[in-house]
Amino acid sequence: MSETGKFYVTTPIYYPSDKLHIGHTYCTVATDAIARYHRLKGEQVLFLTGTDEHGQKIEDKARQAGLTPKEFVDRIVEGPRGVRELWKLMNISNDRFIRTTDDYHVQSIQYIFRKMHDNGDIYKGVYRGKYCKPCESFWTDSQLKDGCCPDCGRPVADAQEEAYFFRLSKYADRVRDLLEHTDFLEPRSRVNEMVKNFLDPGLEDLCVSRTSFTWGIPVDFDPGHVVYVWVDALSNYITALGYGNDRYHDYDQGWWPGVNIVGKEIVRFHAIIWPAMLMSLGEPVPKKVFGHGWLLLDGGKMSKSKGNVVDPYLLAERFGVDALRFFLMRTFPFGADGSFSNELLIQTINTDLANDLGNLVSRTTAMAGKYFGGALPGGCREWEQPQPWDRQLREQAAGLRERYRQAMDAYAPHRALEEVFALIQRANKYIDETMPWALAKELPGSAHRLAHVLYNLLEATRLCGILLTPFMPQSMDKLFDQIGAPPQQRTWDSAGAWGGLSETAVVAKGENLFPRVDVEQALAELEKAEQATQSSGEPAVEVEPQLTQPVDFDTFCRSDFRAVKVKDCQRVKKSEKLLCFTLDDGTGTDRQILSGIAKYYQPEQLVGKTLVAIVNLPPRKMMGLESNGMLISAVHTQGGEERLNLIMVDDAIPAGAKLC
RNA sequence: CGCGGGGUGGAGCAGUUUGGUAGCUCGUCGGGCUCAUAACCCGAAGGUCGUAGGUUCAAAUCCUGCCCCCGCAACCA
Repeated sequence: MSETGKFYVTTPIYYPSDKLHIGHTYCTVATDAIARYHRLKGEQVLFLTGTDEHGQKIEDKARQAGLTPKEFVDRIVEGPRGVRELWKLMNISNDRFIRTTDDYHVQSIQYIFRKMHDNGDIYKGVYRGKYCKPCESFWTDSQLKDGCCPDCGRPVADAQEEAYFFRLSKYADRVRDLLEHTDFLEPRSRVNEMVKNFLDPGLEDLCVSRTSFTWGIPVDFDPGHVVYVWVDALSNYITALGYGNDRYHDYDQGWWPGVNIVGKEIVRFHAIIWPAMLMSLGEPVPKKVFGHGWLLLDGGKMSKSKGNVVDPYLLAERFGVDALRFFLMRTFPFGADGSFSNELLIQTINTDLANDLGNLVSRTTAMAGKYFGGALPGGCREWEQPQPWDRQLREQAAGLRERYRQAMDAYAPHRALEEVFALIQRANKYIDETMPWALAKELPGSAHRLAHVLYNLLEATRLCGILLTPFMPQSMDKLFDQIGAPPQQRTWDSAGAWGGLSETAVVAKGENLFPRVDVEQALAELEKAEQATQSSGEPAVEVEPQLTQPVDFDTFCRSDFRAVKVKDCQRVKKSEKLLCFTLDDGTGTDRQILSGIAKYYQPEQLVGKTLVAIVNLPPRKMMGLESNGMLISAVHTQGGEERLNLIMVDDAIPAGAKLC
């Protein structure tokens, strides 16, 4: 328990540019289980989640959808099957939900930005990049499309503009110390990655303002500048407590520092920028940043563009919220990646929940009903001649809470659950050892022994039920009702010792807690449902919207397109995207062009083809090789997947022929 | 020589920090039981712990080389 008895825990705030998937659900369910665990222990808990709603991508997506950015995010956050509805469905017990578009958050960010500016950690500098004059936009090299402005397609020029920078470099040593010499960041394996990738090469100051788009929080003392989204987003953990605003008043009440649970892809922001910001503000760094792993699909990352996103609504509705929550926490080691599959989900439900736990409750309550009408006779808690199995069951049960606590405190919920299920299995075995049905044949003489056996089973079940509450709150309530444990016998304290269940408990066998799933049938249903969502979700073929900005004829004529013949084509070593072409362009000298299409073509199949290239682009080096021009291809999206086709023309066209 | 993670019976994983009987779930085979959701309990088969060396009385575990997979970064004129 924390020293103040207060425990503050957060999920990341999610980016509502698309609907959330099972990966987000995993993180939020894990944080919820942690929060519920601390509540169970009697701590005061504040659990925060929310959405990170600013940034260029949202602005772009909203424009595509013909909505304002706010309308766009409102729909994904508050709308049907949106973020808030998903957390409600998943029974997430967050105390607060922050949206970075909330007024108080905006107010706080402006305060934070100003404070870091006033103390000298944010300064005005020069940001160098590519500038598109007509669009008045700055772009980084990586944002450019074919070397031109991604918005209007016109050429860009080297340029610079004023921007604000955060003195990240100033805090490099303190951050390194924090990472290397404390358990601030866990699991430990993430520390190496941060230090070697970011600290060792040296931290540069961070550009923390943008003028290239407007969907963000304005810098109030310098209109036109918008606060960098990560400064905006990271701060949510304290603005939601009232830091820099009057909406809440928890920041100074001992709630900060808290624990930030995050996915491994954003560990770098939370482990480097975030503590540096807090140091600059003179505030304590988080108690801990925990970077959990990913759920992988087919051995790879889940992503919208691969079309392999798993819909949590679908699974929760088909199998039950608690079953899904349990599966996520039981199956995957929290700090590492895990492979998600429907088969695994069903198998876990059947094995752990139906066969082991559900069946234990079922057979125990059934026997209590059958032999004693649901009410065990008094004195059943004790038995004067305990058998070895009586003792083993009680010993294992008595030590369970401590083993569970250690695992939970180490952010290893999967290990905590493993401990609980070890006892459930022990209890099932205990039934075989004691053979209550045999005792029942010798009633009434065996009544005391039989009642004792059943009491032990009920008590073991109760202890497991308490420790499973953070993971499956609704189902455990039903379980307690069946075994006759009133609220005061569902507490953390009462799970610390054997014998908490009263002897007069009234047992009532109820519905099956966790029905078995028919594997074949369920898999078939899921496949059908997933196909349905996918086909209804997006049109089969999508193409980029056409540019409306006209291009003048002279500019167009200066682009020199030629027919070229492929003399040779090789994969570029160590690059997964690049192919290196040796081309006949009719000049008699070979032309080398690199193209990022290795995903779409095998080099061999292109040799001898006649393609189209623009030949008067300035040379450009990629992966150490020079590229002189660009091959023209047609691109579109099909079923959420990018497709690309090189423009191949009639082989009768001679090399070097000009296209006009 | 960009950075990191990983390769353990048919599948999925633990064990590697602190060397000494290789453990778990599923699957397969055999047995037991009948209280229970055809569930539960016991037993068996099945592993050169990626590979080649090294240290050691002893290596999945420590050291070195190599191979393969995954992620990040880079890279899509």
